[in-house]
Amino acid sequence: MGPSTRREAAEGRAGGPRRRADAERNIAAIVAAATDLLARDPDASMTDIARAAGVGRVTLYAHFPSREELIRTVLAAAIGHSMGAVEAAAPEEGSPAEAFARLIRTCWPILDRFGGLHEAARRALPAEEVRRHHDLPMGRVERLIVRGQEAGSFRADLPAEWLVTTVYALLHAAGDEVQAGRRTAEEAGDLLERTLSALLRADASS
Amino acid sequence: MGPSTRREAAEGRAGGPRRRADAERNIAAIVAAATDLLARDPDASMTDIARAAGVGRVTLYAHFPSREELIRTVLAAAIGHSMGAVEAAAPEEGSPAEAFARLIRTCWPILDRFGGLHEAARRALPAEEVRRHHDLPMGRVERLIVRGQEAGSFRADLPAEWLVTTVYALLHAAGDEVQAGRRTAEEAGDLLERTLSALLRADASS
DNA sequence: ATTAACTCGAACATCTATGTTCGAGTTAAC
DNA sequence: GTTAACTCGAACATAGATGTTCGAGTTAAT
Repeated sequence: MGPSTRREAAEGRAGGPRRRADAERNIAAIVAAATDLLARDPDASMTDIARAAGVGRVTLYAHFPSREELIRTVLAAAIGHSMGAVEAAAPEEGSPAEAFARLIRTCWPILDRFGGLHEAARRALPAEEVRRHHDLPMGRVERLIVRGQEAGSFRADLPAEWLVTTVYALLHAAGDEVQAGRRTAEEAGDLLERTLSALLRADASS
Repeated sequence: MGPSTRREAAEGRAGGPRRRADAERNIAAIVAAATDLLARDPDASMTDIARAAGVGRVTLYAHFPSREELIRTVLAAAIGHSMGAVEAAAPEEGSPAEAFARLIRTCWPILDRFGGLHEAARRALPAEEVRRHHDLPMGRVERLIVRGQEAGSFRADLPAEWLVTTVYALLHAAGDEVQAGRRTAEEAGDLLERTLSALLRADASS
């Protein structure tokens, strides 16, 4: 039989026998490649992903029983990564405006990539599950915005929820600019930071 | 043989014989249904489109030799529609801020739907062709923004090009909100107008 | 009323993607 | 060095989408 006759869904594995080192390496390569490809193209095929990971298609299926399961794993990893980056930017420290600028400057490519994966997840996973996961990084940003609104430094004439939506929309727009080769990552980050801070400023109210 | 043995690509038709009234009606229904479905889901299948148009799949293929040709036609129609709506909002009259508010208020759902189709077109048509078509409504908005920048009422510290990108990104975000049922079209339009006018205002500069 | 245009279900060919099986070959672990 | 875990190409099964053909029935135009 193959690897070990239909293993228990990759990442999960209860207490059982250890996994071999090469398997561990391959799984990591697959997740990395899938994250990269799916963020750029939500339609990337399993074949593409296997090739990009430098692994046979059969090996991919040995570790992830289905595309759905792969995407589930990739999404979870990306969320972990995103949340780590957000925490590292210490969104609770300093003035809201400063914290926000810091957050965008350090995290926008990561958050944008997460947005790309979100699209892939939306197509492969049940809506409710995606929503549940999506709320985590979304909620973190929202908290910061609410803090700014309460402190009077962010505009409060628009719902925080909508401001979060606009932040993500512009994040994504900036990511597209970079991907299309129209701007460097630095230029895009700069535009993004200036655009968003103007958007959130309290004196921008109508 | 079928309709008239592989007709000349639907809309095109040189001088030849007239088209029958029912055929004309079906073509219109197909284009309408395709516009609607593809704007919501760029992956909508030909089968879905035929069903939504209340027409047999074979009839669809009798009028449009391929998915690509259908999308080409739909895109052209949507652009015509968009441009008409934009012109009707008279973007050259009045102050840039007023003209812009008027434009968004009257056109945003149309422009957003055009954005959805753009995604479908991107997958089915050669990139260069999509770019060429996309530049039309894009350019119209850009001209208005440049006019505002030159008049000193829109911020000039960000490139007009980028501002156009942000406008479309927020348009799309607002459309998603409506489609997801989180807001009514009126609410979304209102948020959009206030968000965008704040974004463009000259005194919003860093 | 006649005719040509049109519609459309059924069936087919083709392609691509997912997921599985087999079997032989590697490679990590002890 | 033995063994169990792992890899992977080839081949298969299945499913969905595109596009085509046939043939019989409908409907608009004159």
